[in-house]
Amino acid sequence: MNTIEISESPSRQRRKEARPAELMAAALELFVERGFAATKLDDVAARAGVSKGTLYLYFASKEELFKAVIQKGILPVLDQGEEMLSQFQGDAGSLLEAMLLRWWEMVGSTHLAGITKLMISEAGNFPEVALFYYENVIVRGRGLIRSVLERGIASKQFREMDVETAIDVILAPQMMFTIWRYSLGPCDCGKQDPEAYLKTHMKLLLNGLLTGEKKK
Amino acid sequence: MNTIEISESPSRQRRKEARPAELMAAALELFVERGFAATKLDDVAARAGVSKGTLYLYFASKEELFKAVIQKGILPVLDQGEEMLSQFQGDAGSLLEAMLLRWWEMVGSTHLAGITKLMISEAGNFPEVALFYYENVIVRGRGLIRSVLERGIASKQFREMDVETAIDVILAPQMMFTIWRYSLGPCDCGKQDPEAYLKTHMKLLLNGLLTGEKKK
DNA sequence: TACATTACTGACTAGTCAGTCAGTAAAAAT
DNA sequence: ATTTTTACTGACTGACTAGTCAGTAATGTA
Repeated sequence: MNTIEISESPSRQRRKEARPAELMAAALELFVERGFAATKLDDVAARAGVSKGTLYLYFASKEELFKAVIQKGILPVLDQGEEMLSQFQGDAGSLLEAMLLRWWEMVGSTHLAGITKLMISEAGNFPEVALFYYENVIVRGRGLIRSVLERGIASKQFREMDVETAIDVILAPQMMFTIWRYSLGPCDCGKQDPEAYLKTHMKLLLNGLLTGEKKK
Repeated sequence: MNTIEISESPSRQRRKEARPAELMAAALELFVERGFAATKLDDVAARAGVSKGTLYLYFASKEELFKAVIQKGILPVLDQGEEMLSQFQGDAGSLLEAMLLRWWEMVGSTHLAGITKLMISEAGNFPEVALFYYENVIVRGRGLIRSVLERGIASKQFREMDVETAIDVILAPQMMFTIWRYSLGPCDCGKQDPEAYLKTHMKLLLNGLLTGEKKK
């Protein structure tokens, strides 16, 4: 007489597998918004729609949750970038533009963008995670751009240059634009369309990078 | 009871006036290192060589201390920049280079550099301070670069360009370089001389900015 | 029916830290 | 010599929160 069981409980089942991902998404938002120390696990759990106890079923501590957010969030992006590099048919300038646009689609325009700001803010408190991030995101990311620049220099499309510095000059505006959204962005609401901005940025960069005649 | 005190007690007197500055310096270091929430006022006081009670003689709360660190630290720099702009005799390219170098001397190479990272990290938790920073540092700072670019365009030294985007492209590598020192910098010790880096960066930028013949 | 398992809960504890305040000590004023 | 003022101290408190764990409730299994 107790229960007539409903044979399929698909939502329940799906939820169970989704829990850690939901918790990590909630944690990312709050960590980015408030910083690690100022984020309460009660709030993380509440935003994911569970209690704090549940959080501890999936993550051993606040710090483990932090690590998981960083690692699981960003690594797939690098994998995709490296695949793109090996597959792409076309000139180096187009490849550079395609990569930056792809990065915008996958990271810049999503919540993952917050990881950049989060890592910068918290690197001092988590040197071990910072090292992981440095080796698996920064080094690999710079490697991607380096390959593109070297391909362009070899094909004479790009002029000779100090490649390492050029990587910084290319990546810095991208990163600042990303960080901006999660810091002082709310102060200047009047910013234009991000994709238009990226194109203008690319044009300015390329006019400094391209060999001779102006592009476009 | 009317007393006009003309008394000199030099070492004691100097210390008294220096206290708030010492506390702000200690606070800046720790805020930058650990973030606002993770910084303990006992540690700030200890680093300044006083007790926590003394800190509360000069600052009404942790938040007021934070505001003072940001405001008192960075405003003089903007004043100097604006004076430099109005005084400088020379072409726009040299002015731009001189300003970025001056900025490096006064901010980039000092502890003040940490304010950039601090503000980015904590903007979400202090919207009021963020707005102050935006209006008094970001807007004024961008205004400086805008003036230089417009001067250069008017004199035909610089090509026509989207000025607002160009400002970003110029400032972003500077800011990232600054932020880097206080976040992931410790992970890659093998960085070269900062001034050499800034020169290379300038050269890459100018080759994208200058009208025709290459400079230098 | 009885027992086991899975997923989750939320009150509780132990430790931390911003902010307070009664008190000290030494110089300055009277 | 006595009182006032200045500069500072550090033990204390109240609020807050990471992490725990005994318990609930639903479903699965024997």
